[in-house]
Amino acid sequence: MAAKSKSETRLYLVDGSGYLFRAYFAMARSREGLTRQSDGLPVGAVLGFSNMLNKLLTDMQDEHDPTHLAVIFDYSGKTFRNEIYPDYKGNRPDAPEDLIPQFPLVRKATRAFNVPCIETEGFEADDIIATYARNVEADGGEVVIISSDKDLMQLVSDKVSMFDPMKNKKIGREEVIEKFGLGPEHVVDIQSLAGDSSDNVPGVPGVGIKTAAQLIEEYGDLETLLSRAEEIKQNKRRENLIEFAEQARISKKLVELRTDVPLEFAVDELKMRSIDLDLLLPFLEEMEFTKLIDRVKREVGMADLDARSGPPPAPDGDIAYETVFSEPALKAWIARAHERGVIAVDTETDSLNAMRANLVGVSLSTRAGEGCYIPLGHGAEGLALDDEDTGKQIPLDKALKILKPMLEDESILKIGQNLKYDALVLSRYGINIAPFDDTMLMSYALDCGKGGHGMDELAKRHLDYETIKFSDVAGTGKKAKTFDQIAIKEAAKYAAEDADITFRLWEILKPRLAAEGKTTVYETLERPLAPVIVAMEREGVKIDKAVLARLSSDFAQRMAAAEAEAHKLAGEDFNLGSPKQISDILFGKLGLPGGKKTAKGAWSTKADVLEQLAAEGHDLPQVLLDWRGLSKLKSTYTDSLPGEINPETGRVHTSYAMASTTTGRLASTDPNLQNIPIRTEDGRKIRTAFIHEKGSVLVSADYSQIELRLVAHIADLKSMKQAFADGVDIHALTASEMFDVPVEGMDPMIRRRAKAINFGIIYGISAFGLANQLGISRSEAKDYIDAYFKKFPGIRQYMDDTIASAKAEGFVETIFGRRTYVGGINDKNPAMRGYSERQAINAPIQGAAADVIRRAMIRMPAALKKAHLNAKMLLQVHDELIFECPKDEADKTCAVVSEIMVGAPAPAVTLSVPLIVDARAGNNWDEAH
DNA sequence: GCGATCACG
DNA sequence: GACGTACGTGATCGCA
Repeated sequence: MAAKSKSETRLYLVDGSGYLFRAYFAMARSREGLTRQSDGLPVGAVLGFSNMLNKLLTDMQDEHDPTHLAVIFDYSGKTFRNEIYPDYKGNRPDAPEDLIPQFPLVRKATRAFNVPCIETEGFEADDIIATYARNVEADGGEVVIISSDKDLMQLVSDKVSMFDPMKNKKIGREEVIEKFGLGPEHVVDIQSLAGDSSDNVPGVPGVGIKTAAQLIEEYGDLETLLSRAEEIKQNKRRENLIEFAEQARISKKLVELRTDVPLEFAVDELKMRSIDLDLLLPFLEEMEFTKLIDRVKREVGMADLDARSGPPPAPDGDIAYETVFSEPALKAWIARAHERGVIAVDTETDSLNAMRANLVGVSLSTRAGEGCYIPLGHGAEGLALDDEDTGKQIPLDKALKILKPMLEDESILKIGQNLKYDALVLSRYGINIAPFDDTMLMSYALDCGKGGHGMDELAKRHLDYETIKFSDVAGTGKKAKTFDQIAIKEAAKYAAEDADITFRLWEILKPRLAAEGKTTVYETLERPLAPVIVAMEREGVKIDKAVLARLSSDFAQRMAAAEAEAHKLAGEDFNLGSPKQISDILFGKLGLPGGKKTAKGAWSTKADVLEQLAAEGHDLPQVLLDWRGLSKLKSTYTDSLPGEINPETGRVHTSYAMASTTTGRLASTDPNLQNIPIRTEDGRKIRTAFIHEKGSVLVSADYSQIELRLVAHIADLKSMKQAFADGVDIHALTASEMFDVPVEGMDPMIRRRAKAINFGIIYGISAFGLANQLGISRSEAKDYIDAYFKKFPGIRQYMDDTIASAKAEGFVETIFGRRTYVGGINDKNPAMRGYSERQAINAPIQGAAADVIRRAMIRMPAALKKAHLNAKMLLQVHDELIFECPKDEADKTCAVVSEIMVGAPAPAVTLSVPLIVDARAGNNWDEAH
């Protein structure tokens, strides 16, 4: 490869307006001062902009080597695009009031940083950027556009690339293809078809980016496509392409960037100039950016002296992290935390169970590429760890005494990955970590549905880095070590890397929250819930071992009887727990007709198959069903729950996963307390084992029909909303509407069918599914669904709209703004697509219900405290909250809890249906529910 | 380690 | 009209 000539131009163009807006929204939501100290002038965005510009300039010293640089701004006023299409950007809200005075200030800031500042009347920044880019490209130079705006992606070529300053990520041809499905040369055509709601580019109705890419790939370009639109197979799409052809052509004029803008500066005039403190410092002082002044002085001063300035080394598993063995060394890290105001924290323990875990070490990082590990409990418990470092560890209590003030310091932001775990462990050592950010929760708010949110996965996704795996240092299987048994040298590499990676992820994810409009979701549904769950998990729930023991032996006896009976009926002994052996007996030896097959092709023996056989008069299937029911209850609940009792607290502490579902629900593990039986009589007995301390009671409060109520609201189902407002039986009302029968004296079977349909709606109904559920024919099920759509036309509309937007955008959102990406919705496999479509329909409903109860949970501790109640929130089961409270506070607790739950959507959302909560106290969970 | 099954909302 | 599903989870078991 030939060496590049140094004389070649490398022009860096910063999208100043884009930068400014991102700075504003990033600052507006942070806790930092938004106004100038002396007179209250709003300068938050200017500070953010200046910080980013400074960061960009200093980063460039190593990561980039521009020869030329300029910041480009939009001209404030009408542009030529408004003459083509008066509504262009017409739906843009006015700029926030406190941003307006900052427009001139950022231009001043740019000049203060000694960077050319360019804008041209009648054109947008993008057109100026395009003109410079094409000019430089034509002369054989290179261009890097500092922006993540997709409207600029059409410019990407082998000489022109983009760089996303928030994500620190290059955008080249590959990334453009990722975004648009095709290369940069097709971007204009794709955007012309798909339109853009934020710029109010009309495009063609019903065509999103995915469809547009598909069409352009097939037909080559927009004009060819439009001229051959008759060939399109899909009726609606063909009609739209024909009817809206002119609209697509107009869209193209709006989308296509001009490359003939008269240039105020020649490229040569954009040559890099170094920072001029005489220019910069007066401006920063005028703005009263004291911290930035210090940083700039430090950076400029250190640049020549300190070879380590500039960006940190890329993570390569080879960074020399510090292992902290002395109190002065630890105090130096605390000082660094105070200086920087932000620190990534990770704890290492000897167990994944936060309620049983002992602290083994703590790792810290205050900037990318740096990190330390403070070993505290290696080789404890008299383990003969052959490691000279073991004796050098700082004693645990001394280290915690030094760490505690920093971890609790209001002015130092602690960053964690799944910080709930660390917070719970630390809380058991008397440390309440705050304030904090959690990269896992940020990822969940931003990228739900795109994959997991564990650190290894995030490091791969955002940093393209393979972390050291826990199993690499600890081993797997029976020989797996706990962290305290790992040599400190090995442990330190793993642990310090975790803190470093966490810090890097935070730098990427935090700005994305504001840029992608997910700050509210993160700040109102995710972050504040973590401490609430920590308290719940730590509280735990009391279990009556004796009740479970009695149930276990009762179940065991009845299982033995069933087993004997089954062997007798089968004429041979076999393992009732083996689906394979059951299948051999039933469908082989006894010659019964097999119903369904499993995914792998074997005959299914699941409950509904056995029930069918039992209904046909066969005895063995019923015995197997009885045995299975008992076996499930015994092995999953009555046998194992006693082993989950924590020896220190005498209670059971579940763990709630905050970022594992695609809908916003929590998930409960170790043990799962969200699937305690209730539907059968035997099963419900298990709930009597969930009890309270003496002098207390359990209170259970659950939302009635919350998902259906949310459907009625979201899809604007008038008659259903009325029914909820009137407090009538919703399933009977549905049946009455659908089948045109009076509610009075209704056949229970009719009501049952309506109920099944109401549930089906929530799941993204299909004729097949409904037929299966009700045991009716598919065509009959289809008639029901059609009748439903006719009576509740809003539901059809909701489903169509939701699927259409999911196909176009790739995601769906709840009424609270929680987003879930739905993959496979444009898949060519109809089964896959159908599945994704049902997901798209269900997620905003299930997710909104999850959002509502999260809001209630977040407000609950303060509400109880304000009412002088001592109730403790113990459990959450999706639409139900369980509390333990003093007996004489039961009534008041029920009232307060209900009030908070009912009012949870407000003020963010005003529901057009009432929410109903049933709250009751009892001596055990069964009684309270 | 994975599929089948079944507990919950 | 294809394809094979009701949505979202976690724990346990048998079996490779």
